[in-house]
Amino acid sequence: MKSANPIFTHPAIKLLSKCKTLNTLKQVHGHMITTGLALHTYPLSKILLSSSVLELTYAHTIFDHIQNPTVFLFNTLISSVITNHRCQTHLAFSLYNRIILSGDDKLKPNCFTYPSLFKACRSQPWVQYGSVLHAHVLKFLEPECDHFVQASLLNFYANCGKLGVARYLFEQINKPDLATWNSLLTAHTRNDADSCLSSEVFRLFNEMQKSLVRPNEITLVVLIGACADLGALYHGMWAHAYVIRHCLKLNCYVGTSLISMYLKCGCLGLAYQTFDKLPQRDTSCYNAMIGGFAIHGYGQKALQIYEKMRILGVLPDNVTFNVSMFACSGVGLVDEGCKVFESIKEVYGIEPTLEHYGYLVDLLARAGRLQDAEKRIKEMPMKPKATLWRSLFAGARIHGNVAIEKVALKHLLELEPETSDNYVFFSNMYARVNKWEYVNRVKKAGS
DNA sequence: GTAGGGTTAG
Repeated sequence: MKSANPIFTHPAIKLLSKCKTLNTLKQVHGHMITTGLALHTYPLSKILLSSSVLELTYAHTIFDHIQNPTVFLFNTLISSVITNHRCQTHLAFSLYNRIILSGDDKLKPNCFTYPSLFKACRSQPWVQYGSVLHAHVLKFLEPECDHFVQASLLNFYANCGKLGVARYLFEQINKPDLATWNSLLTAHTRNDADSCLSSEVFRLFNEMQKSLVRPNEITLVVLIGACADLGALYHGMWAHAYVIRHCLKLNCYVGTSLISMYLKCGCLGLAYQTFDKLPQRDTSCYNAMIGGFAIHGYGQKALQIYEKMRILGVLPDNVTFNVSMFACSGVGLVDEGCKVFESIKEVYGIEPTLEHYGYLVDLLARAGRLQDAEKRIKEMPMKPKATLWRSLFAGARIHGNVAIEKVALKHLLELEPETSDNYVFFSNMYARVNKWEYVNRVKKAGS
C-alpha cells in the first residue's frame, strides 16, 4: 500500500493555519526549520500563506531567505498580497517582475500566476498594466490556457468598460464553465443599469441553460439584479421560484438581491416576506430592508429592523447608519435619528463620516431644528461639503428662517461659485424680504 | 497532492 508523503501530512502544517498571532507562528516556523520541513516547497508555501495574513513583512523576509524560490512560491505570495493586502499591490507586481526578469529558464510564470494579478488590475492605478499582462499571457502560456486565466482576463476587460473585448474572449473559450458564464453575465450588469444589457442577461441565461451548465446562486444574483434594473417583477418572481425549484441556497447574497428586486419593483410586502423568511441574514440584508422601509415612508418599521439587528448582534456598517437616519428623516423621527448618529461613535466606536453628518444635518434641518443643524455643521471635524449647506438652506427656506438661509447660501456660493442655481436662490431670498437692491447686486454677481 | 477566476444593500 502506498503511504501518504509525510511532508504533506506533517502535523506542523495543520498547526500553521491555526496560528492567530505572529509569535505562535514563529514558534511553529522555528520547529519546521529544525526538522528540515522548511526546506520543502509545500510546507514553505503554507508558512508564506499563514505569515502573510498576519504580517506581510515577515512573509517577505522568509521569502527573501529562500534560495531559488519556485514559481509556486512566487504565486502563493503574489495572490496572498492581492487578497489580503490590497494596498500593497505594488509588492505583488514587483514579485511578478522578479519572475519575468530572473533570466532563469526554469522560472516562468504559469496559469496560477495571472488570475490574482488581473484581479489587482481592476482598480487604479493598476488598470494600465492589464493589457501588458495580457501580452505576457500570450507570450508565456500555451494558447489554450485554462479557464481561470481566461475568466480573469474577461473580467478585467469587462471591468474597464471593454465589454466587446470581454464578449470576444468569451467566444474563444471552449466549453465555458460555470464561473466563466457568471463572469460574462456579471459583465453585462456593470454599465449603470443599461436596460439593453440587462435584457441581454436574460438571453445569456437561456444560452447558458442550453449549454447544460447549471446556474448557481451567483448566476441567480446576477439574473435577479437584471430583473431589478428593468423593473421586471414577473421575471424576478420567476427567478425567485427558480431558486426554490432548483434547491439553490437562499443565502445572504440571493436574499439581498431578491429584497432589492422586490423593492425596485415597488413591492414592499413581497420584499418583507422574503426578508422575513431568509434562513440567514447579514448586514446587507438588513440594510436593504431598512432602506426599503425608509424609501416607502415607513420610518418606524425601518427603525424596528435596525433595533432587531442590534438585539441579534448583527454589526451595522456605514450604510446601515445612513439608511436608518434617512428613515428617521422622512417621517420626522428626529430624536431617534440623532440617537442613531450618536451610537456610531458611542456604541460602535466608529468615527462618523462626512456622509453621516450629511444625513444628520438633513434630519435636523427638515424638522426645523435649524440652530442644531448649523451647530453640527460648524462643529464637524472635517470640512463640510456643499450638500450639507444645501440641506440647511432647504430646511431654513421651508421653515422660513431667513437668517440661517442667508448663512447657508453664503457658504454655498463660496463652495460652488460656478453653480448658477445658488445665485437664483440668493436673489429669490432677497426678493422675498423685499430687498430689491440686493437682488440686482446678486444677479450681477451671478451673471 | 500544494496556488488561481464569478455574487448583495442607500
